[in-house]
Amino acid sequence: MSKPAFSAVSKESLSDSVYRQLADKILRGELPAGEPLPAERELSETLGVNRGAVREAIKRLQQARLVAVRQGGNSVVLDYRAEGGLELLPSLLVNGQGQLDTAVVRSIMAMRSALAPDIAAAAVKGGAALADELDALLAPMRRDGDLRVLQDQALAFWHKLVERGGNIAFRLAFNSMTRTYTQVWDALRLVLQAEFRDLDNLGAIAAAVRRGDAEAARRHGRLHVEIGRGALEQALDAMEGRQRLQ
Amino acid sequence: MSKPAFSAVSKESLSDSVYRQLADKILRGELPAGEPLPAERELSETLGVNRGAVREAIKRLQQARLVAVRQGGNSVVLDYRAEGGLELLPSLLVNGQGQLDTAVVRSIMAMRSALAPDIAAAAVKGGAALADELDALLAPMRRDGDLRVLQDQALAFWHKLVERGGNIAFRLAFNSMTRTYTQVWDALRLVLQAEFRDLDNLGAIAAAVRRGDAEAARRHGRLHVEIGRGALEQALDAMEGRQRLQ
DNA sequence: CACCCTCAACTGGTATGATAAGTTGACCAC
DNA sequence: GTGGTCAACTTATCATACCAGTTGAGGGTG
Repeated sequence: MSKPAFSAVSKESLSDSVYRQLADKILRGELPAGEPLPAERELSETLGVNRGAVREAIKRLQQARLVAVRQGGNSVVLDYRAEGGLELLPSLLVNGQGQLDTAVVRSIMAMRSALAPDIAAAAVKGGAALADELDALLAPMRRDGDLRVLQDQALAFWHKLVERGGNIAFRLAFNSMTRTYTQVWDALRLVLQAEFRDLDNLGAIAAAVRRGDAEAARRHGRLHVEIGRGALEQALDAMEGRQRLQ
Repeated sequence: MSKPAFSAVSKESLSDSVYRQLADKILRGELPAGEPLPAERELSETLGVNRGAVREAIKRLQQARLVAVRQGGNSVVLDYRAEGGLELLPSLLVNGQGQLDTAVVRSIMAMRSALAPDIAAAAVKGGAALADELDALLAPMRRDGDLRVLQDQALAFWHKLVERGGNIAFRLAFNSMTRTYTQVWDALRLVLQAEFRDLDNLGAIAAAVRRGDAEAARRHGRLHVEIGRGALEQALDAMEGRQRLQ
């Protein structure tokens, strides 16, 4: 997760680029709900791409429920707040200029706090086998104080919990949320460091999993993520305070 | 929601049909992760549609993270459990033959239980204005015992809570989940009737919103949805027990 | 005037066929 | 074995049709 030695070279296709541009305009409010989209032929001309590429992009906008399409009439922009699914979250976190939306950050942390306890509780069905694997993940965290390691292992810890919990809704939501905050993975490292260093609650979760104690797992799960939530809340307050002073 | 007098005639486009077929095969495990997809030209020939329709469908599969595409090589199926977002939930609830997956049902109910209390708690910021609107939604429920009315108004009640809570993550997740269980809206009516008739907790939430009492809202939110969860759990146990006897 | 019909000029939906660009695996030279 | 070559794949993009549904302006009709 942190500091990959190499990363895949990005080769964005034309339709990807068109999709990104249009989705950005919609999510930033530049194209408000109800507004008709330019015609496909017009878009393909102004963007200098083939109509097929535009159509592929619009199909994706349709799937994300950002626009409604019907033959004969222009496609129209929908209200993503009312129609969109959780998969939009990553695109909402950082707006076009790369600034992150603090309201979205708070939202994510609130959702994380709501889900984490139940994710931990659901994982107790994994029993001793899961507990062993969780302890194995904790080992390098105890040995090595490197924040990067702590952060990566903590994510792996929760990933395993949600993977073994057998709750597909939790898992899919976890995927969407993970994709959201890995965008700001580096920035989170320092802000959430108190949580990453909280090995006690993670260890307590592993122990609770081992003895099948769902309530203890839930309790320690809540305690653990609330550490990060509090820290982030403080950081955001400070950030917004500074902005107001400017 | 319930019993619309008329509903829009379905006009599925070719690419929609192709997408649905492929997504179904993947979600049902017929095309396991790692398996290469047939070539676009081959698919377009076997399905009897032009290649553009196939490409639009595959772009959507790519967006849903059901497949990975790269120029020059075949597209390959991904593990949706590890990659997919919450927007897949509706497609997972009912498998190809229209049978519903009880594990998915349980997952959804667990997620609902995890989110509902915090949704109620977040809504208290709406204050008296929101409380008035909530009471207005409860009025027809108290007047009219019709289960259909109760069900629709209860959904509207939660919709308003999540809409006013100002938490975009909650809202998008709520959208995904709503789309999931409106698929079995009629079947849920009887199973969850005890919850729909529980106006006491809904009224208590409205009252808590009015006086800004987040903890009370959270508590009554939890109590309310646990009624439905328990009822559904019983129904599923009975159903699965019957299946085992067959 | 109000109503309704017609129709041209839009819109998206589908089809065909060509070319560019990247991947794969067999083959060969060293 | 290592590395290069190349033919036969694949997806990516393009151009150009034509089909099908929507819309709004115009003109009739009562």
